[in-house]
Parts: sequence; C-alpha cells; structure tokens
Amino acid sequence: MGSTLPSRRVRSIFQRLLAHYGPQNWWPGETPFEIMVGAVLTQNTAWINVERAIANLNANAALSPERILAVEPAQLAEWLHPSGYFNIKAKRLRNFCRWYQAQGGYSALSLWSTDQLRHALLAVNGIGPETADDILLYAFERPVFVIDAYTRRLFARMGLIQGDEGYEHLRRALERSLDCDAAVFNEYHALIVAHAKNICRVRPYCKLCTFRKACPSAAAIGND
DNA sequence: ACCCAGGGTCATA
DNA sequence: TATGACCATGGG
Repeated sequence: MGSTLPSRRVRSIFQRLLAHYGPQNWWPGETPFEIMVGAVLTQNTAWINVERAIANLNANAALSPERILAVEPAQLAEWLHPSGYFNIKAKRLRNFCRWYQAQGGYSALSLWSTDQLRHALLAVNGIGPETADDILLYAFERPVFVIDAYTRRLFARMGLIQGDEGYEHLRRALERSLDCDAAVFNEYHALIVAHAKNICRVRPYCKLCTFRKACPSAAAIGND
C-alpha cells in the first residue's frame, strides 16, 4: 500500500538538479566511520560546525570508536563543542560506538542485510530514521532514500506530496518511484541539499528553504 | 535581534 | 498518536 509518486516527474527533477549542480560526490568524509560520526553530529546542525568538531577529533587522534570510548565524556563533549548539543551528542556518539564495537565494526556489519542493519541502528539511542539512513546509504552504500526537511519541502512544492507524511511512508514512496540504485539515492539526496544550500545564500528565502518567497533558482529546476 | 541548520528523545495528554 | 520542551553553537 501507500501512495505512489509519479516516477517520470521524480526522475525529471533528479535530472534537472544534476544538470544544474553537477555530481556532489557525497558523503564528505574520508572513511565510513567518519561518515557515521558526521551523520550523528549533523543532527539539526549546520555542516560547517560539524566539520570543526570532526577536525577537533582528528587533531586529537580521536576519530575511532576505541578512542571515543576511551576518553572522558567531558573531554569528548569539549571536542564536539562547535557542533552544538555537545553533551547529548557526546552521549549519542558513545552509544553508537559501543554498539558498533560490540557488533565487530564495519567488516562484520557489512555482512548484515539492510533491514537488519536499519533495525539495529534505530535501536541505538540517539539514532533516528534520518541518521540511520544516512549511515546506511553513505557509509554502507545500501539503497535507501534519505528523507529530510529539504526533501519534504521540495516534493511538497512540486505538488507530489503533502509534506507531513510519516518518514517511512515517504521513504518507501521515493524508493518505489526510482530504480533500486544506491548511487542514484546518494546523488539525489545530495543534490536536494545542494539546492537548498544554494538558495539559502540568496535571501530572502525561497520555499525550498523557508516557504517565504519564490526563489531565483526555481526556474533552474522548474516547478513541473 | 531573529531565524535556522543535512534530528532525536522524552514527558505529557 | 500527537504535540511541546529540550538540547546549544555559529552564520546570515
């Protein structure tokens, strides 16, 4: 069940975004573990601040589950300071690292099915649907479509969705409207974010960012 | 001074 | 199930 999205339009929007912005080469990060850390730290946070926090971890040779679990939580929180919510993020990162290590790390987790991985990730306190899907798609290269606020705004503006549907409902709808291809899901989500960021630099805002005014770049991807 | 960012949890009704 | 409070830095 669940409603169906017009496949042709979903693909058309993707092609126009890709033509306009070019390949985004996501996720920014050297290793799968760094990608996972970034996924947690970027929760409701501007990416630039996440980069500073990750730089702190790197500068202290702490970008590994072992080191993150070894240092004092207060120390970890200090390094995470620039990314905001540093106390709760220190706790979430530790929760994640405990789970990650207990399961045997990346090589062991790579053998899990996508459904098993997703279920297990969601059971970690601090990992919600979007963070789990970021990790699945960008660290494990699994074919899941990440739903974030930008995604809702984009497709709502295009008239394809209402915008307040449940996360799982939208994820399934988007996945069904495209070929099951991790590379496409990867690029699509990255392009949606790139578009939102682009417009955010052009104040006053467009609907893709804050629903206030039509944006100058709207014509770039078209409204239909 | 205000708005918001590549969310998630928990308490409450 | 559905809101609301809370977490907190930094750029526009």
